[in-house]
Amino acid sequence: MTRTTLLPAMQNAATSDTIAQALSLAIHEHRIAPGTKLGEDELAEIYGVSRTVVRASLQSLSHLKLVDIRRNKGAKVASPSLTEAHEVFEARELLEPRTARSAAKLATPSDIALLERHINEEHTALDAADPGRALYLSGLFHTEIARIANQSTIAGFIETLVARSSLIIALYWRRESALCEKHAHHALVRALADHDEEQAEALMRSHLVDLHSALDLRERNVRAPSLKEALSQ
Amino acid sequence: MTRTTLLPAMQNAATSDTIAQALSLAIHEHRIAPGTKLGEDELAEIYGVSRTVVRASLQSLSHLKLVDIRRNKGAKVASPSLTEAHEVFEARELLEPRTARSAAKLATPSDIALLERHINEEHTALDAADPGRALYLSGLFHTEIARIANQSTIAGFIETLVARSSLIIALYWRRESALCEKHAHHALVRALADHDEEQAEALMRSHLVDLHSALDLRERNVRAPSLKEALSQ
DNA sequence: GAACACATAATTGTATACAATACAAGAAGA
DNA sequence: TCTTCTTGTATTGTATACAATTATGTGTTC
Repeated sequence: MTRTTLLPAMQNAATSDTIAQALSLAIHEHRIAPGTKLGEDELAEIYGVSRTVVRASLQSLSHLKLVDIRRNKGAKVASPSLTEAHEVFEARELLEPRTARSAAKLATPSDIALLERHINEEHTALDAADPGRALYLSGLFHTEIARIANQSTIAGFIETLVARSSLIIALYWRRESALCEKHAHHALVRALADHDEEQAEALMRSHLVDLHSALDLRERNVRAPSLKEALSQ
Repeated sequence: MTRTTLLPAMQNAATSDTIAQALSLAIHEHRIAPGTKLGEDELAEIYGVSRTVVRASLQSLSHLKLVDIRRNKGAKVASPSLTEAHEVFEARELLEPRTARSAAKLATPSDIALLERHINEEHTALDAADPGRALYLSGLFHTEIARIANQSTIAGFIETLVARSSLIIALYWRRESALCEKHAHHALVRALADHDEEQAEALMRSHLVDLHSALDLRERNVRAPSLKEALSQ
């Protein structure tokens, strides 16, 4: 149950995939903020590999829209615009309710147990004052449901949407407590366990609408990181 | 209206993006079959660049699931399984009808004109006995509708699904004539022009169901390329 | 002090060299 | 003849070197 404290903590072989995963996790957990520059040399030294490998990782993350690469300018952690933020949540509202319905049809007892374990871990993270990790686990809950639905193509889409949601939350989150999710996730698990497809779909839809409306997506209320950074792009 | 005859026909600078685009087009148009090996040296020579650039292109295409990269084994044009084929069309049936509805709300006269031009080009390609190009244009029709709907996130998903559909069609297509599409696309354009959202959504849905059922997705009816190739993987 | 030009440093883009792995063919043995 | 091992070749994985571009800092001018 121990977890990596700093970015890497790679003990031995760092491949392109493991680096991408480590960075993705760090972004998920808000240990790296949107807009942060990701220099190739810097990362290469951290992970003890050459720029070649780092570049592959960054390109991979840029395809997931977690990282923004611009020619001759390097890579930054993406900072989604208001438009993108709306789009991501609208896409989730289109995909996830239907997926939750399928998951309700297919969920096995062991699936349910896994989901409950996720909720518990999320709880522990919140108690440990680790909101970043809680957020990551909360996202994992959604991707796990997509996996249960046994539609790996759609699950892949949802995975990227959840990842991008993490960036959006970092930029536009309004409410102070993330606890509002707890009940929603619990209720969803119950619906899945009962194979109540209708209920699962409805709960997922309202949960997402709730999340969407918990964002401060009014024009220009974006928290500007710094003047210099705002103008550099 | 001239088009590139062979794979590359790059006149000058070949960047990672242009190579990926050229390969993508070639796959779309069925000039490269699923399962074809894409050697790095080979492509590097064709496009007059180093393997570095080629690798970036291939990785990019592998994220779109057009190319299958396996560690130390290299890249091949993907050949989607039956399961994947079903998933792709199910995802399209989930995403595209709703998107067509949005497009019906937003379509401008110039959008309609563009779509009609696409249909005409598709027609010309069919007359010119170029079914590959017709298929590509047919896909472009769908991605164009997604673009009109002004939801670039979902449009991106649809784009990848359309691309993968091209591979699926190459493997599992049953009907002889692709002409069945002509009427469906025409009717859709009319619905979009009339801003008839209900009709657009319904037409898109039935069009996709039609496409899906036009595939021979019965177990094990896959056309095996060759024994050697079948065993090599 | 502000704006510009230029030189220098830092960073990314691309090519190449070398290492590691997989594939194929042939030799040795039963 | 078949199996298994060995060896050679081809291909991919990674590191490094160099080229191209961007960023930075300094001095100059107004």
